[in-house]
Amino acid sequence: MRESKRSSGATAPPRRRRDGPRTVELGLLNQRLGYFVRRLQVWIFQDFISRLAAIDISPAQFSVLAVIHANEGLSQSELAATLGIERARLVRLLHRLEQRALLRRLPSCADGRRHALRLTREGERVLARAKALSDRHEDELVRRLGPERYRMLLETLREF
Amino acid sequence: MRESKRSSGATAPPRRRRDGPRTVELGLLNQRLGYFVRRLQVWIFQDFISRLAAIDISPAQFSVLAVIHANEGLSQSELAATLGIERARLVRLLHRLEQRALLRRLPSCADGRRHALRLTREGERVLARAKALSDRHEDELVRRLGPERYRMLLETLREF
DNA sequence: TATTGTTATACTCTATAACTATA
DNA sequence: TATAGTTATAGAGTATAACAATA
Repeated sequence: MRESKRSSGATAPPRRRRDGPRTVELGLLNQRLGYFVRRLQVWIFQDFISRLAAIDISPAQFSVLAVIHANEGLSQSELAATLGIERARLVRLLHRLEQRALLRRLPSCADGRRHALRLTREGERVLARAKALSDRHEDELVRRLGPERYRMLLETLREF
Repeated sequence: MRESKRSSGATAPPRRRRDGPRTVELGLLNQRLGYFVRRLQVWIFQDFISRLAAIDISPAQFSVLAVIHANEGLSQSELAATLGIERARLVRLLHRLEQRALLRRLPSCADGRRHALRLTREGERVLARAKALSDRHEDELVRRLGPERYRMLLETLREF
């Protein structure tokens, strides 16, 4: 790693040493993929949230609607496991979407413990609108990254 | 987008329709880079946290130590701006690290309002240990992604 | 016994606003 | 007046544990 020289701590910082450097160095972080993944993720969330603010749909809510749409009748446990959300957290998340009449928790015919999740008509409409808005978010990512790098990123991360 | 057919909602799901599908589809999320960026970020944090649990250093604390190490004497505002952390949150973060004697908030000679941040000897030692442990985390990422894709990801995200 | 949905708790993170002391 | 550090607050996310109903 080419960071080894600086990480010894003895070599001189890049700018003026007096008090507070104006150009702040990332140091070790330059060799940490996680740092840059987090920065990208923060940017993506901010852009996504602002674009979907008009319909008041968060990234988590979007993912919930999308997965229910693609798997009508699935249970809360299955949904939670798919999205990596705690069952306990999902309860409140679904409760709010149900209050907004975007989905319903129907009794499962086969298993009395389960709920079968379904989007309402309004839920489908909101999801369609959310898709349109988030398509523009995706377009912005393509524009910033370039189409080839965007594709490459999407495929690489999808496999991970 | 090859998701357009399914997103119409009319075509049949991939598995049994009866009650709860075992194979849960991601639907729209397959075309959302942010979804996969978040999943990678969650995996990275979990791996990082478990590897550095022995020295009780979180990702945020690691980034703070690394940037102070690389920019001795910088102020809290500069640090906050660099890492995208709120000044208000940084206060508590630094307080704990100072309690653990990993860093000190020295009075800035030039500006009475500022603190000049410095790692202590112990702080440098802990950072060195954190670097060693997180190097293994990074190795694991290289192993999972393959060296070429790791390099490509790091360079792409660094530029973003 | 084990699982599903639920409630409750605690801790972290994020986003604000407001205060103080310095400039 | 503006900025640096601080305090306080509220909302969301994460991680648990425990409980009732059901399997």
